[in-house]
Amino acid sequence: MTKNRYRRDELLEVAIDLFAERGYVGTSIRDIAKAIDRSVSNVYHYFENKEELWLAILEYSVQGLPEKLRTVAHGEGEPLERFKNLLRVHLEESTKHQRETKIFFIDEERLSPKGKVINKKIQKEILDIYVEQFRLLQSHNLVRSKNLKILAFNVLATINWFLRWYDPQGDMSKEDIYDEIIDFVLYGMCSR
Amino acid sequence: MTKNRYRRDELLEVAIDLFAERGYVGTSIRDIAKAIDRSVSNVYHYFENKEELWLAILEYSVQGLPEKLRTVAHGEGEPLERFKNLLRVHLEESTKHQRETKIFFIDEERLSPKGKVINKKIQKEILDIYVEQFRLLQSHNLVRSKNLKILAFNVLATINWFLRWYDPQGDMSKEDIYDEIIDFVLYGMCSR
DNA sequence: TCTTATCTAGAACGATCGATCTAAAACGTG
DNA sequence: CACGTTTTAGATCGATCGTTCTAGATAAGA
Repeated sequence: MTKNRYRRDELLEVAIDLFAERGYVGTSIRDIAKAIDRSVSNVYHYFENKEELWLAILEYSVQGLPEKLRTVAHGEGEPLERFKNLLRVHLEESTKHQRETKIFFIDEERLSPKGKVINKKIQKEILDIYVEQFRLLQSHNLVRSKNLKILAFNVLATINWFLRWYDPQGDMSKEDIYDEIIDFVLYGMCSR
Repeated sequence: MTKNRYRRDELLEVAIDLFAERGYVGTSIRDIAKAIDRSVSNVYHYFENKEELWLAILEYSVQGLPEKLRTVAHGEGEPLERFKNLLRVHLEESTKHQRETKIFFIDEERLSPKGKVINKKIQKEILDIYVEQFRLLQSHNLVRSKNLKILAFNVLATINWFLRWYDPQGDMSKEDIYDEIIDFVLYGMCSR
């Protein structure tokens, strides 16, 4: 009953690597086992099946994101400063779990109903956090957009798309990129 | 040698549907054949293999996008107005080929080297169009960002992410969404 | 009508998929 | 050491994958 947590997490790490690189459908259980020099049965010993392995990755990494974001969003400080914090933490957390977050978005359509529900739920939670923030900012006359949902989609677009092109080995520092993105989200591309 | 263009394009249409819905790896030749009530051999009669089918879809739809965008970008009018046109045309074209553009981004890592090269090339072309526009706008002091490449990524993020959440059956009109997105790209979320 | 090229279906191939079964090691606890 | 549990490898299952082969149907040109 009591499973070896360490050996299990090793498998998770490898699975994250491969899923992020080749996608859910494009990665076989054999690929995962071979990559860490285990047997197929070993994978099945720690995870019921492929889908449960996927869900374990979600739990392992992305699951806690909404709660973290809510904490920042409901923190102290001026509304706009708090929102900037939200953006920064969101960017930091996404970078920290870049591979998993990539997985999260790549194959969302290829899951079982159960997997889809969980996936959609997390996305909805995050979206709601932003919409709520926008409503608050709007009451302070700090937001212009009429449609807050579209606005939230646009903000999440820049954050999530960033994970597609950001290369940790690249020559730009993370912090500089964060600043650039936050500035873009707040004020767009045009000079004032 | 002379292949029936109409029958071929029917296959392409079905393939686009399925690829967009289930992804490249998640869609089998049998799925495609069955969906249009043909035989597997029939698919292979019109396309050499699965990858060529994929590339045919690219040619069928996305291939021409860079040229279209360049035409608008090099058109007449004030720089900023021209850029707004660029955004609008890009959004319109992407919506017109929503399914194909989705395919284009979803499975880019799961292609053969040849497919990857073509895929990356088109993306690079589009990125360059934007960077060039930003340089021009910057010379008119209309752009603030220091790093034009990041800026281009951010702009493309909003356009491409839009394809993920936009639902043609939804109750928001395309034109309204376009306006909202263009406004966001230019001025961000904050009031002035 | 005869002939050739085009189009089509269906069976089959080897490879690989997710998953299961069997059984032997390794481990923890008395 | 002896015991039951946990962990492991390897063979195997039926299903499905991309692709090929064979051969019959259809269309076109002479």
